Formats: sequence, C-alpha cells, structure tokens
Amino acid sequence: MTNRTKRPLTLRDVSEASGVSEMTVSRVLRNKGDVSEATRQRVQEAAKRLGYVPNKIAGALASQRVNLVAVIIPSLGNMVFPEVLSGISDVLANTSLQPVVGVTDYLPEKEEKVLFEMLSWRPSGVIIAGIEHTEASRAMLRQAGCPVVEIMDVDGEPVDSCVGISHRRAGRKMAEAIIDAGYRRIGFLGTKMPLDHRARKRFEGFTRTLAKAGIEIADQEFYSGGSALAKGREMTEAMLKRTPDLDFLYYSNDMIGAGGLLYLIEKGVDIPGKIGLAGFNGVELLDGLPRRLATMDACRREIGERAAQILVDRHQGAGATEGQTIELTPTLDYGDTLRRSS
Amino acid sequence: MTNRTKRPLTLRDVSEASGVSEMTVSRVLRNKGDVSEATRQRVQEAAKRLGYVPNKIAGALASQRVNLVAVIIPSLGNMVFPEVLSGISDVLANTSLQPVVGVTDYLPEKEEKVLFEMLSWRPSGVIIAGIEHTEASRAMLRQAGCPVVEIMDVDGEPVDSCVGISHRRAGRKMAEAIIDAGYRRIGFLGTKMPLDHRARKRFEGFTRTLAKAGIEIADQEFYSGGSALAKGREMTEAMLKRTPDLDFLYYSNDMIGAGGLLYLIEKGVDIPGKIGLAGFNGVELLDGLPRRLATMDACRREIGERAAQILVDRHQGAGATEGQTIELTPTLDYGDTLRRSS
DNA sequence: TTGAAAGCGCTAACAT
DNA sequence: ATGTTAGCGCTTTCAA
Repeated sequence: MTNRTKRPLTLRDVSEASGVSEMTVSRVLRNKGDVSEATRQRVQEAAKRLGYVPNKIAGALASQRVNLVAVIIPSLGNMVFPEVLSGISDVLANTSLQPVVGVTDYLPEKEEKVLFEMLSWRPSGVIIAGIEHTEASRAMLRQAGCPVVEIMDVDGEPVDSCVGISHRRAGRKMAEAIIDAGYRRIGFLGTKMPLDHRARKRFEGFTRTLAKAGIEIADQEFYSGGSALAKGREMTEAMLKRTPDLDFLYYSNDMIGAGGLLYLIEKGVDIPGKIGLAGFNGVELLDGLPRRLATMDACRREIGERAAQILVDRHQGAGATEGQTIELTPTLDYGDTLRRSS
Repeated sequence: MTNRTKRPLTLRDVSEASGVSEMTVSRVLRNKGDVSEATRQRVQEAAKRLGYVPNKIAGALASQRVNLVAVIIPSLGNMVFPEVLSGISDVLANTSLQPVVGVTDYLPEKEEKVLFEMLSWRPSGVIIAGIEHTEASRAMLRQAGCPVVEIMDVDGEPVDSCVGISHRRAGRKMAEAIIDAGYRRIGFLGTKMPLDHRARKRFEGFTRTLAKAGIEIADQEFYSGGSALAKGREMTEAMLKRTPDLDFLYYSNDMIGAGGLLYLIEKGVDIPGKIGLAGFNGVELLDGLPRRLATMDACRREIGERAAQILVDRHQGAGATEGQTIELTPTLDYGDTLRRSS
C-alpha cells in the first residue's frame, strides 16, 4: 500500500505497478496528450495506491518550465505586505502559477541574496517591492529572462513593468488637505528607516508642499524598533510636551498614528478641533478604534492583483504589456481626525 | 558584458569564457573540492562578468539534494504566523537551508494541495502548523522521505516530530486563574472557525475546567470576518447588553480582546473590578493600549526556532531527535485586566 | 493511442 | 588540481 523504502517513488514505479510505459504515465499525470480512458484509470489508481508525488525538479529541468513566481518583499510583520500577497495569491490561484515569497528585511544586500537565490530556480516571473535596488540586483532583474514587476512605488525608473502609487504625490495630497483644513503648526512622526524609500518619498512630498505654502515642519521625530502602537503614544506625548502649540500630527504609518490617537483621546484633547491627526495605509485594524484616524489607502490589494495579472498575461504570450507602468491613485480618508476645510 | 540572448546562461558558457572545464567551474561556484587560487579567480571573474546565475533545478536533480524547507501555515494575516516564521528564518539563516512558505487558509483541502505541491519539490524538511490533517495529508507526510515537524499544538498524535503548546492546558490554566480571582459569571467570545483546532481546544480546556468548579459559561458568541478589533467591540457591547451581570470575558484572541477592552474603557467600566478580561497570544500590539490586556503567551517565536533547529540537526545526520515531541509552557500574563486572586 | 530515444544542466564518482 | 563519464527523473520529439 505504501512506500516502505525511503527512496521517493518515481514515474518508473508507477509505470511498473500499472504496466504502462513511463511516457504514458507521465501523460496521464499531466492530463496531456491522448490517453485511453482505460489506461488513464489504471495509471491513476496505481499512482494513488503507491502515494506517488511527481518530482517537479526533474519535470522542470526537462520541460524548461517552472510554474513559480518569485515575490520579494521587505517584511511580513507590518500588515501591508500580507495584503499585497493575498492580492497576488487570489489572481494566481486560477492559473498554474504559484507564488514563492522571499523577505529582505529592508536590507539591499539581503535583497540581492534573496533575488539571486530565487532566480536560480528560474521562476516564470518576479514581483519585487520597491523601485530602488542595488546595481547588481538591477542587472539580475534585467537578465532574469522572465517578466519582472516592481511594485508599491512608481517614483523612479523601473527595470520592466511597474505597479504602484506615487508616494511623493501621496505626501503632497495629505499636505494639501491639512493646509486646506487650516492647520499650520505641523509635526511629523515616523520611522527611522533610511532604507524605507517609500516613507522617505512621502515625507519629501509632504514637506515640499508645506514649504510652497510657506509652512515649515514645526517638530519631527523618528523611532525604530518596539511596538508601533506604544511608540506612537510615547512619541506623541514627548512631542506635545516639547512643542505644545502643534495643531496637527502627521504619522508615517497608521499604527503609530493609532497610538497617538489613543493617547490624545485619553487626555481628552479635542480632535480634530484643537489638533488634527493623520496616518498612512488604511489598515483594517483602525476600524475598531474609538475614532477613525484620517489615512490614505495605499491600494495594497489592488497592487498585488494588477502585478500578478501582468505576469499571467505575459506568461500566456501577451508581450504587449512589457515595460508598462500602472500608477494607482490612493484615496484620502478624512476619518474623524482631519477637518474637511477651514 | 551582459547576456544579450534570452537563453539563460549555463555552466558551459562560464566554462568557455574562462577556459576551464565545466566540472571545475562547478567546484569553484560551490566552494567544493580543491581548486587553485588562480583558476578560482578566473572562473569567478568570468561568472560575474557574464552575470551567471546557477540553475538550482539541474543542481538539485543531479545532487538529489534540495536546500528547501517547506513551511505550511494557515494564514499570514494574524500576526502569529509571521512571528513563527521569523523564528524559523533566524535559525535557518546560519545554515544552507531556506524556508519556503505555503498558506492553507485553514482549509484542509487546500492544505492537501499545498503540501502535495511543496513535496513535489522534494524539500529537505517540512514544518507544518497543526496536528490535525486529512488522512491523505498524513500519508504524504509519512512518506515525504524527509523530517517533518508539526508545530503550535501538541494535543494529538504527531506524524514525526512536534513542537508546540497544549492548547487544552492553556485553556485550563486561564480558567483556573479566573476562578481563583473570584470571577463567576463568565462569557466567551471567539472566532467561528470550526477548523481552528487550537482555538477549539482552548475553549474545551476552558469550559471543562470551569465545569469541574461547577461553573458554566454564562454566555458565548462567535464571529467570522471583518476587523477583529471592531468585532471585539461590537460583540462585547452586544453580549453585555444581553447578559449584563457577566463579571469576566474570555476572548479567543488578543485582537478581539483589545476591541472589547477599548469599548469598556470608553464606557468607564471598572476593570478588573467590575469585570475582568483576558485574551490569548501575547501580541506585541497590546503594548500600546491604555491598559494591558491579560493574555497567555503562545511561545510563537520559540516554536519556530525549535522546529527549525530540529530540521537542522536532522539534516546533519543527528537522527536522535526523530519523532520527539517538545511541549513548551505558555506563561500567563495578568496585565491590568485580571485580578491576582480573590 | 502508445512507446523509444535523447536530452534538460548540473554533480557524484571516478580517473588522471 | 583538474578532467571525464554517467546519470538524476522527467518531458520533448519522433516513430510506430
């Protein structure tokens, strides 16, 4: 009934057990080519009885085809990438393609390593977060011999296809909404991550737009490590102690924003009257908070879906989409913490 | 300088470019066997210049060795598995083994599919969440021909090795603490997930222990979908409206517990005096809440580390650990929402 | 509809 | 220290 030896079963074992040639067994197992119903039955019965699991390594080598899509992201821990992944999975679920995830921890050298490792499995496509890579990584992507989609960010020069939002524009949009609402003494709280280019670009777009309106960031603080919620609370307290006349706090992500929000609610501060708040990302978590934090949706799910769709299309020969860039538009959610206008 | 053809480069290309035999090129690229410094230089230069990326498919087939560890988990969305993964990654980072993640969405059929798919790549080891699997899955695991570690849960019959906690015991422990603290009118709020066996076991251990003390669950409610935080808030409100005399709420996870906590703080309810609360998991998120929810640490990180370590040991021939079960002990954190004793 | 032969790109094992 | 040979387990291609 079962395989007593430790040697994994091969096609040959199924062939012998069913009295059908290896080639025909292969055809049955892949549903390819014409096989008589009788033979098909016998083969399937034998394969099942033995508990045969095909060897994709051999199959891939022989067919020069690998149904894997390399997905390379910075982290699994912050909610944003799992959502992108789920968009990717959903689209690929209806195809023969399978996502394989690699994590870089926001480290360019690790990205290089992971990329090299994944490319050495000759995937059918690559989805990689961000548009900034080392020269070596870019070279690998160019020569991968398969479609490449850079995601999340469109501010830069993609190697091939690209799906994302403009984080500079997102920062700008938020700045405009804040100015329009009449806030003038603005503080910024973010992560101390020189390698998070998207957060950096939002910050740049934000400050630049304020500057054009003659406003300078009144105070700013960056953190690293620890629980984002707790950090948001602490940083907010510290900043308001230092600069009590602030009337708006812009957080680089929703989690620290939520921490700040909880703190201010506790203190009984009038939001958004005395002080306004906004984060970034539109994480579902926020739904349960006492008040809804203003935020901007980064289109994470859709980014995953569109990226996967590009790979699926190109996998099926539609080379038309080669090198295209899709820019999505994040929507601003005023929530309960950002006035509509002054 | 770069590969203009779309055909991926092979060892042979590097061999020709460097004037060294394929075999020696292979040795250089794998740091295996004796190669003179001079040859090594030439080969490495050529490989780098061409942008050669080795073909692991061919390598794996020839060597009958795959440096992949299949990691199969139900979900990426709820924080607990990313932490397990990071434990696994950290341990494997110092080895030649690489984790590859598959997600089952808590669906046994999908688990079967994912498992089959991953085993067809002939991984060097399998780490799979849970101890309940379909008969077909168990058969595959038995015959995988590589070490298998089932994680998270030890209440049952593992196929091979096992690392986790006893969720029944965890439920019992929480019940005991609650009883000791003098609470008597207890409500339970959880996920409507018949397939989340660990939540089910905690619930069983919990109710059974209460029953022994002559206490019955006074009210209970299960949800599915939506934001956990928001659901926790809504369910708490609904339950207290329905059964106002409850003096304790036990949540099947920290996120809904946090939702309930925020709601009750808002209402100005005396916690843990008038009503006590507890969740499960010890998620870092909780650190930023106004008060610390009582919870129980599920040893997620350590589970990942120990499981990976078992695979590493067995990969290096130490068959001694075969079939062992490691039961970790979750620690109870009283936080600010569970009295110490009556 | 089925089978036989020839690789896929690499590495183990054995020369030299 | 380097090269040669023979596969790994499949699939492609061509023949029957």
